[in-house]
Amino acid sequence: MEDFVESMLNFGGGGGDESEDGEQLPPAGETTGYKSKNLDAERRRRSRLNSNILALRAVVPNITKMSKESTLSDAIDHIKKLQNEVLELQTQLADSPGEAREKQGSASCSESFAPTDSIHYQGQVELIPLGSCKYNLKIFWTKRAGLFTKVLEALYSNNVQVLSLNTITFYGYAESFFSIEVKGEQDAVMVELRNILSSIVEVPSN
Amino acid sequence: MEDFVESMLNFGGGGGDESEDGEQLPPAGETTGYKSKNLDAERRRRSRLNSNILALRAVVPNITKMSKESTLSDAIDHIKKLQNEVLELQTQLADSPGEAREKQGSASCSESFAPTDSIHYQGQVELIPLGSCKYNLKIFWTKRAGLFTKVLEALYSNNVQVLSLNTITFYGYAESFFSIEVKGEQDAVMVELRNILSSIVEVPSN
DNA sequence: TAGGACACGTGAACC
DNA sequence: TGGTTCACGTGTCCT
Repeated sequence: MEDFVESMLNFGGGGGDESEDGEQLPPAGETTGYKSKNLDAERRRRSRLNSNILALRAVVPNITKMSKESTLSDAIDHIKKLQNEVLELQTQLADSPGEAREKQGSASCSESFAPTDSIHYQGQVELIPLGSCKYNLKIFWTKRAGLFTKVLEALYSNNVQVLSLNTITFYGYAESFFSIEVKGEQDAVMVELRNILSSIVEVPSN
Repeated sequence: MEDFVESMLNFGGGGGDESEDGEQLPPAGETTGYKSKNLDAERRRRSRLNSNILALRAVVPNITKMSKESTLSDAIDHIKKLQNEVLELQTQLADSPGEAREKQGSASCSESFAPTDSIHYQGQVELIPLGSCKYNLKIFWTKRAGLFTKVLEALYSNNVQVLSLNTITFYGYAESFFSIEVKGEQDAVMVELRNILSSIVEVPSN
């Protein structure tokens, strides 16, 4: 839209750009000051930098605003999203219950501190951190009326977003695989959540 | 090495910064030129932009040079690499129909909508009364973030008990089979519920 | 009228 | 010694 101006940065002369518009600098006076050492170099630098921002804007799918700042922000978000996606796909691809932790392709876990907790496995509830705010939650239970509702209510009351859910039921048993996302701080919440889910799912006192 | 300067981005004086040096602008002359309308705004803009570049540099793993231009270039390359990687992993995950599908059982699908804008199926809702207070509810949708949560919230707000639930997800689609139970009068509630679910599940405007 | 976004030219610092 | 990168203040265009 507006960047038609940017392409006109060699204003005035056609191809040969500068160096013809009176290069003689007045030595003594400072009134008509034509001075610069690196004027043209700086122009080219700016041009290159803008080209890069333009290219960055081209490679990021969802651009919110046509401004440099938001372009950079969107690019950052997009990179984070892609990194998480790669991580998720990798764990998904190599998810044999024996060993799945040592997979490390190329995505650097730049700032995903802490998610390398441990695999919590306590009976029927398994909670596997995937990095960022995502977890895989696996629950095995014996089917009882209203139990699934309780599980979901526990998730909601802890601000858990259910991204996807697969459940298989057979006879009186059910196993559910949640892919969940938790906003906000997670460490304490997830431990609490795991305990709640365990207490719900465990066979009561009958 | 050189970025010691960049850490000084809290510009100027301590809290109150400038604005005390004669704000009145000389209308005609230009001799004693301390003038600027948006000096501070421009400072903040530059600061924000630099912060974004810094953040971008933090999120990209392999930085070749500590310069704005190369930071942007590296970010672009990294995004392209990540996108290819995601694409490769996705096809890799989908291309193994014999092996990885079977042993996996039911791992969740990453809800990465958008990478391959395929045909969007219209979501559909099917509600089959089973007698007494029980129904079979079948929902087919194209996966979107937070959508499953909305479906469940709609069920709860209508006093629907979820007896069992089976879901299969494939690529960007999901189909869920609910076995539900509704206390109280059902005629009006179920029609209403079906409409709500349809509006949730249907592909929005685009 | 105020305000945001941008390109510009320039001095300075670093190889 | 140029070459290169950067921050700065300003004028201008566009809301």
